[in-house]
Amino acid sequence: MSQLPKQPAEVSVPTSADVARLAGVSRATVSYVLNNNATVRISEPTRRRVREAALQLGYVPHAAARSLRAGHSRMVLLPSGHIPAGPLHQYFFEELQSGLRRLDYTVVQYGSVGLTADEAATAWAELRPVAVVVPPGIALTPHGTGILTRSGAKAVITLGPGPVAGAHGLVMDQRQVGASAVEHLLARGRRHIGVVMPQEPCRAPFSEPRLVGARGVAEPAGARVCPLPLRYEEESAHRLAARWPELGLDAVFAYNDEYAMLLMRALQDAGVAVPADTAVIGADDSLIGRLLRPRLSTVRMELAMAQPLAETIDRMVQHPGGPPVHQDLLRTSAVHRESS
Amino acid sequence: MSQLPKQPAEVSVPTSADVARLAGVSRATVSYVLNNNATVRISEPTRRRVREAALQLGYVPHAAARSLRAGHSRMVLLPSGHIPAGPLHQYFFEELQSGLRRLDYTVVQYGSVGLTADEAATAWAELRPVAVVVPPGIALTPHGTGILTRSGAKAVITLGPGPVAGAHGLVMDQRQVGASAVEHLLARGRRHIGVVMPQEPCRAPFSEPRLVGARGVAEPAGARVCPLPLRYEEESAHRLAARWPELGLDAVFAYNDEYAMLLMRALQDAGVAVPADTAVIGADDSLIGRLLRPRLSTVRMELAMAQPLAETIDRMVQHPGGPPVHQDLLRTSAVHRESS
DNA sequence: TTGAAAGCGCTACCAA
DNA sequence: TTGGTAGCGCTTTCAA
Repeated sequence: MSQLPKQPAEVSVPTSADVARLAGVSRATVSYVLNNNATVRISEPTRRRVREAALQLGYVPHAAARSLRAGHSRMVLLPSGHIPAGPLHQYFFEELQSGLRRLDYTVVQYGSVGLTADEAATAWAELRPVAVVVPPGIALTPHGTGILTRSGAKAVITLGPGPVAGAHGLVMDQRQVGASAVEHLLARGRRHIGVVMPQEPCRAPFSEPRLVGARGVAEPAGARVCPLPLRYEEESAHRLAARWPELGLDAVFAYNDEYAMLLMRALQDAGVAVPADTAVIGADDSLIGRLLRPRLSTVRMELAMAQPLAETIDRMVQHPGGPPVHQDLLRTSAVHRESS
Repeated sequence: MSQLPKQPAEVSVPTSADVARLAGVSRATVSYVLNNNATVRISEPTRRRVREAALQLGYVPHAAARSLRAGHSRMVLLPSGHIPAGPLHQYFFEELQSGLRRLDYTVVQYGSVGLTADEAATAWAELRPVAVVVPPGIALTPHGTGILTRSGAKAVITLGPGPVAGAHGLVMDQRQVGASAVEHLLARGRRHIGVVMPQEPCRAPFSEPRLVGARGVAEPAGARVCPLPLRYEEESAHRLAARWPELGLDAVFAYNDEYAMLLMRALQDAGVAVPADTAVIGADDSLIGRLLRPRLSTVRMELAMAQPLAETIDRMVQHPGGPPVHQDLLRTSAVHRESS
């Protein structure tokens, strides 16, 4: 059977065996040198030959082979969903990533939109991460937690809004945001409080608990809470503003500063005076709120971490036996400006 | 030597061998069944036994072992940096991810801040991705491209702003944004044009080429371009606005709508009339621009993809030999509202 | 100081 | 229709 030569253009990726061959040593020696293994002494000339051979071939170790052999990886998986809400999250995740990298973990984000909770958990588990940090907006079930744990994850951490059985909960309880907003409005003498509910589905994991928090404060005080569906579009805002007189509200918590800007513009266009007729409060303490006229009252959010989360995760990975940690990272406070 | 039993709590992760044992078949059969291998016929009762065993043990295949054996992965690596600029990018990456997943690729984002271009390329190469898509703001050098290609990546794609030797370039040429903005301002009779340069470092990959584009249009027309450093803070904007009279500008391209909002507020507070004294144009065509008064003129951006990028990548992966693709995905157009 | 070899989990070839 | 088995790239123990 005459066989044509296999594709000659097919470049073969150099392995540690190629490095060993070029340096004239064994694969073991290559591994010792490139990993700076301290338990074994390799002569300086050999070290240099190995390093030069690796450089010359453009050798890059194969992470999968390494972790297969080691029996574990140092990968921390960060499922990612839709737009993470606000600069707070952006900052939080950058801190987390750089902290973990300093501790020599490999941080990988895995886009998980369009998967059910258990499909996603299985997909994550296939990568055999040593830890999984699930942000708000990504579903994690107790069953999914089980899948991950059984596949070797030493720490499964949910960032909220609520706890999940089997997982550590470093939650960001969004109910606080609604509670702080409504407390502020009550303190300013308002009693008929609208709560904007964004209709974009990716907002639901935040907006629902915020509404719950708002109710939890308003009802004991005898105030009324009215959910107000709103899409992030001018037309939706104008329709809501047109209904304003019949709603009989004297205040509104607008989900965040951007929705607040949208609604406030529509209210002003409809002749509703802010804050005289209706007080408005947003959330996020973003710059745009300070640029509005009247300046926007808002709920400021901060993350309290006794110690950087990266180190907490590292500890969980090293001592997997411990009891589930449950802690609320979020601290909220209302900031009074001119719109309330 | 009396040896205490190894940690009994140490749960062992089930492998295909465990599934085989429980189902009373060989590992080969397990592989055939779970991968729905069509080249081999397995009886229905056997299939069921295997599946039940897998379910009962909570078996999840080990992706690293699989791709090690296969000699290649289906991982597409998406390096991620700081905040991707604007909703356009958000949308773009979500489309890309879901498109790739439909084609059965695993999309993984790898946070690459704080690494040099070549360190990053090496870190990516260790994961042996089949393709790498480098967004704007992440550095990719020809050398880095070589590292990736030699470690088996079938397609290395940069999204701009400029081409990189060895990589495919599906660029988003930011110069167009500046050019469209300035063309618009010139058409409205302005000749002394400020260009806001955000001082946040993560903006530089966008702002620099935008300035270049602005210059490229202004200079042939005999107009003056003046770069205006600005931090995204009220105080920085007020200082810039205070210098406004001495700058002698009759128009400003404000980088994007958010910086435009910041600057426009500061100008108005300083008594500069918009657009009478100074025209302002932003970019991104975001909702906040339409909510401002005067309504903000802006540069709208769209991504032209002859066919979804995911399919282009799939083709590159399947036919790696092809010549480098070079294409500008960005389409820009000025939108005139009231601020210019 | 260095080398030989086993084995991590998986798939695909060949034999039964 | 099913099983045995080699081997992907790497690290690490043991032996020389």
